[in-house]
Amino acid sequence: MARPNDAGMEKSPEIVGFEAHDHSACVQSALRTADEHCSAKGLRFTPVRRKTLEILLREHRALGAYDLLKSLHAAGFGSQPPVAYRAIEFLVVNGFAHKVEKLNAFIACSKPGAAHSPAFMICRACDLVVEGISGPARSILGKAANEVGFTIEKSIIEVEGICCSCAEQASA
Amino acid sequence: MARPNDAGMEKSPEIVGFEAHDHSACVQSALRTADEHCSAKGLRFTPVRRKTLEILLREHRALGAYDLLKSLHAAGFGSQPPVAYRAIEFLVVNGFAHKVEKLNAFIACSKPGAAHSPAFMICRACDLVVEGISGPARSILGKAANEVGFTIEKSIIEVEGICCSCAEQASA
DNA sequence: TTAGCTCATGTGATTGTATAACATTACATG
DNA sequence: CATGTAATGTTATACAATCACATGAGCTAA
Repeated sequence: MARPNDAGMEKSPEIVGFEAHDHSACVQSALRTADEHCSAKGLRFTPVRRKTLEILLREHRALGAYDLLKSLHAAGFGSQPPVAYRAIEFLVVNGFAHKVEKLNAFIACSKPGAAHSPAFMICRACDLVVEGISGPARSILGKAANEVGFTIEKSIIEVEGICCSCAEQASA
Repeated sequence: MARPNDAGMEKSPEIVGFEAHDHSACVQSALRTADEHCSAKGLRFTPVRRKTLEILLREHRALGAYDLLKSLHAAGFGSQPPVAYRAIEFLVVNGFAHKVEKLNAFIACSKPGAAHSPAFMICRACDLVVEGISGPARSILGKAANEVGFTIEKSIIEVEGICCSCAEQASA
């Protein structure tokens, strides 16, 4: 698997979205946001959950549950799958992370707090995943579904292709 | 898992789409269509592949690879995962079946032949999956992707919710 | 016909993903 | 402190997917 960002990097700039960007600060700010959000809603933002979100934010790419588990174990938590899956579930249910179905992997939400259903763009060359908005596409789908009596509760919209950086490299 | 249709049923009507429908005939016709399509394109529609499509058509729901494998083995084919996965790959690549990412499962294409990227509606109550069209939603996504320099090659559009039959039952 | 090629099928083994089931601990409340 | 609930931990297992390699079927060209 391509790994554009290696684990443990804290130096900027890193690749984020499809542009260069300094993000060691935004990891911290996202964690603070989550802290606030949880205490406001009476959710327990426990150490495993916090660490899990921190890993996802730092890596800034889609991570498999077992990658996550390895990092968690290295950080002193349990070593068995449920450790990772439970933390992931908490983050997904509460909107701090999403599952990318195509990759069976998880990624930190880029707009936490705001209730939304995401749309992902997945670059097949560098495996980078960028979260966009699904609103317009979703309303079209909703209309079509309505016509056959189907009520949409959740949408999964993921597109696979090639990002601009990889396209440039290929043509260079 | 809800199993609206049990394996081996040949009597009509069965539940298909979200309406009642007689479909023992349409299994046969779909198989004939596949036969023709394959001989026209020089593809080898071998016994495993044909049986796999037949099972998917008969069941008319999304089947996991191991469910499929079990049926194939019962029908006299091999017992190891690659038996199922290879047949599935043939069907997916050639447009006779699709993968439903949300379910890690496979379903017969309802419009074989026509090149298309599907959109699925998945009922969370009865697990029925219905294939719709993704064209309009896709063009919107394509436009949005273009703006960030992303080129879409494949789209995955799946919505989860509740179908009309299940909604009626719930309110009854 | 046969030698050689390609593709399809078969197998065992392995890796990755996800959940079930159950024991234990931490924590807020009465 | 007792009690109920939520969180964490463990083992075990089910399900999903792929690797590597042997065999066989069918085609093509000498």
